[in-house]
Amino acid sequence: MIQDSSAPRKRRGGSDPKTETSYQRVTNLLRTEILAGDIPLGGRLTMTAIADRFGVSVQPVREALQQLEGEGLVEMIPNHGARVRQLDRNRLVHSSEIGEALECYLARQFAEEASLSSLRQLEALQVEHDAAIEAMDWARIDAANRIFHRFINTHGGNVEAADLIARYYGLSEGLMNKHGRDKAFAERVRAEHHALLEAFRRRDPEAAARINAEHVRGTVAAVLAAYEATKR
Amino acid sequence: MIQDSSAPRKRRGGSDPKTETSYQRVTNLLRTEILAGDIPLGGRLTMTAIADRFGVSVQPVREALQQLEGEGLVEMIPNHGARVRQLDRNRLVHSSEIGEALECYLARQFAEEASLSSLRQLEALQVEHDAAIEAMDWARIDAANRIFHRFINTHGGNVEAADLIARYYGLSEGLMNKHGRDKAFAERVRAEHHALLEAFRRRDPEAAARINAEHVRGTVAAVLAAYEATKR
DNA sequence: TGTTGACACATTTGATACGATCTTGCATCG
DNA sequence: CGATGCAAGATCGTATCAAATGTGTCAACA
Repeated sequence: MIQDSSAPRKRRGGSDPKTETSYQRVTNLLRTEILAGDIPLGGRLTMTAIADRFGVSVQPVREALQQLEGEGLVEMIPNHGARVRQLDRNRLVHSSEIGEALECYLARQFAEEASLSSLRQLEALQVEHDAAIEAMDWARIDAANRIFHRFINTHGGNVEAADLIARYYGLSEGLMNKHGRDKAFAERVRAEHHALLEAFRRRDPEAAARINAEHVRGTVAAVLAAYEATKR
Repeated sequence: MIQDSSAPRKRRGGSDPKTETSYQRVTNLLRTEILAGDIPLGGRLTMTAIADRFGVSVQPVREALQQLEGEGLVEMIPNHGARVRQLDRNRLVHSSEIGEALECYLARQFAEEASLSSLRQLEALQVEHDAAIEAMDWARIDAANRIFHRFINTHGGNVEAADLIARYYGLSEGLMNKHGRDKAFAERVRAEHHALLEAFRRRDPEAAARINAEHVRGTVAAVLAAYEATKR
């Protein structure tokens, strides 16, 4: 079996969106719907229905579901169909552990390597977060929170790790959106963000990692409470 | 093109009640081939060739490739084809960072929570590793090394994290297998394993995490050397 | 004579339709 | 009340066609 190891020919001059293939479109649409919580956890995903809804054939839908299974978002049972992957208590804890390990590592890295201008940018992002909390606009709060953490996580250039974190938190975020949160929770998040910023200013990696760990654990505790609440 | 009718068309029915679907079989076979390094990094994966090789149609192959893309092992370019995902220098570093963050977390957890019998089991596994190094049998060494680390990683029950680590290290392992390793490397790994065991015995989470971090960094340095060697 | 451009062919991927198989829900019968 | 069989619906796999990309050849031109 001969493998083609020729040099990668110049592909795609510049940003060439051209036409998106059907399975790509279906994949992206389904992923956003799942992460937004539009489709409930454990909800069935019948191929014919999805194909009908998006106006494509069944095969692109199958390929999209396969890819999403590879990403860990859906679960496919042979000859039975696809479901949005369940988030039982164990998986929730395990996902948060993965997120904690990765985020602490990246926060430590940020504390060690971030330039002063990066720190200033992060502080600016937190200003928006504070304002959103002041207005108690949960959509704004969540968006600002995501941007804040993603800025830290992608600073070292490791987008793979940042994507992993986003993927493992995405499902539980949808769960939080369903169940309400209160002002006390928002205030605690705010305080932790400021403590994190203070650790960055002092260039204290250990403190940054510790604060981030507490931040994750507090958040997952809230998610668990929301989860238990939906159980009944 | 007429299909060969002598091929086993009907594998349904009869002897095997729990039949694996075609796309599952193709997915598993391709995954093991890629992780074993049988297909070189960046090697093209033409659907028709794979379909012909496994005696199935093109669609199951497409679904298998989609799933492997979701897992991060394969890269698909629209209208252009699928390739085994490249491991450039950046991605290698990023993968090792992910592995380091996760493994350190799990090692710390092991040091905190492992029972005495678990520690005894781990010591027994290291005896096999030592013996393999004594014999300088690289297949045995690698197998023992994998088992040793997997025992630590899965001890807390977080198989998702352990699978992530295995996935991100799998590709670079194939790279190491191609390029040779020397006895000094094996001896250093052995020493680090024993240091890790000692930290576990002392129930010292910080030391365990630190030793594991050094272990990962040393290994990735060796992989990087191998990588640079294959570049020419 | 060497380079460049365009056209046509071959190969590969993308998508659809159709048949076969499996699961499931429901009714019927023992 | 439990087991069996039938029918409806969904999934799995193949064949086939359409679209896009890469390659090779040939001719025109400096």
